[in-house]
Amino acid sequence: MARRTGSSAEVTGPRIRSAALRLFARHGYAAVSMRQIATEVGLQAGALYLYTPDKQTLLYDLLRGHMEDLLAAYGAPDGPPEARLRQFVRFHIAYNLDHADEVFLSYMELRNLEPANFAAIEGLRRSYEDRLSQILRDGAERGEFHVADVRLATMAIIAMLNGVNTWYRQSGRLSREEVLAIHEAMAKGMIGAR
Amino acid sequence: MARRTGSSAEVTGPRIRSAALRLFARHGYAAVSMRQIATEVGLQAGALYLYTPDKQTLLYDLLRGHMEDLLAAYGAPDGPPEARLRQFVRFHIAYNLDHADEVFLSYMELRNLEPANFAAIEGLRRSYEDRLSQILRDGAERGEFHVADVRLATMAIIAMLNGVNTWYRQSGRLSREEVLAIHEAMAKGMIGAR
DNA sequence: CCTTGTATTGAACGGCCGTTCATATAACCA
DNA sequence: TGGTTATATGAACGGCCGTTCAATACAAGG
Repeated sequence: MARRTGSSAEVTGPRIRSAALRLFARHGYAAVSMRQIATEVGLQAGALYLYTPDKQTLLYDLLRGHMEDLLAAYGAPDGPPEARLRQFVRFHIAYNLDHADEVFLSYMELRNLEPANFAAIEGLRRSYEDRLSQILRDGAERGEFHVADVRLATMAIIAMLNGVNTWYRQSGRLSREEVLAIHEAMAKGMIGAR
Repeated sequence: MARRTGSSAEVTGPRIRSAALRLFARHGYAAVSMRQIATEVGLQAGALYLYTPDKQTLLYDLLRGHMEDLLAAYGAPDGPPEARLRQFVRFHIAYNLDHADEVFLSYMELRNLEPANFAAIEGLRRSYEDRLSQILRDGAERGEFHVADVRLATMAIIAMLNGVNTWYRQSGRLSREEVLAIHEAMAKGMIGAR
């Protein structure tokens, strides 16, 4: 029995990626079998190979897609450094909270990529980080920020912002806006911006 | 062939945990087989079960051992909040860099623990985090720190400090002392301590 | 030298793994 | 209506998994 009404490649492909994303994020790439993914979508394992050449590529496509979406979603705002820093902090936290599985997977499963795939994802991530570095550099040049080392401050701010995803819950004590505002202030404090 | 000269339980047990730690940290718990661990130590897989009841307990013992070592290594310094914050920042970064595999594993593989084991490790971690929270609370009460939310600031500082392990290399551009000093300043800036 | 107990082997268990492929069906096109 | 093509099945492949256990080799003690 194949090709039941309502099924088609345009629907099945995204459903497979969506199921793989959720399962990989929840249990880890190595712990999830192709059969589990297929069951989630209502297929036999063999059918997955109509949509991906292998499991490794399925993971890689998820990570690459996430990084490209992230870069596309973050435009290139202009304005004074302080306003751009504010924008970056708010965008980063909000985007991460809205794409928790993708973000989690991108940090956890990098090591499961083949070297070539790893390098490609790292390049995309570096390109995103460089946007923050440029803001810090501009602010430092104007004397508005006090940055001992641009690369280190970039990594420190991003690490702080990423931390939100490990504990924030929508039903929690703090509203999203409170979280955004406090992190904005902490990020400014880190680089001595008043 | 068994019990070759020089082998004994006192040596084999730690060697198994050491190999498991390195392999789990490098490839992930689910991706490492008991046979791989045994090979690393020069044993057959069956012999591992003289030293651990199962693979899950092996992971749990590694994580629990790490958290207990961490709590033991961090004494309970006293003094004014600013000095204790300085101590915490420096201790945390230095300890993490010196125990990179343990720290990495403790963050990555929590989800592979059974609920009861997960809860135990979370409790130990929370107990460590509370030490920083107490410093922030004391500083805020004295009016030396400006902390919008103690729990959030605790998580933010720890997230920032944890970030160091993802990029620091001994042969890198910055010395360990530079990294410590800059993070000390950033942590103070985050909570408005001058 | 012989016994005892510890440390280890090596084979076996049932089960799941990623992937391939011949086959079958449903939707579309002429 | 009939042929073509896209979509999916289900069985099979060799291989590795965590774990158990009877047999065995060795070190130590009497």
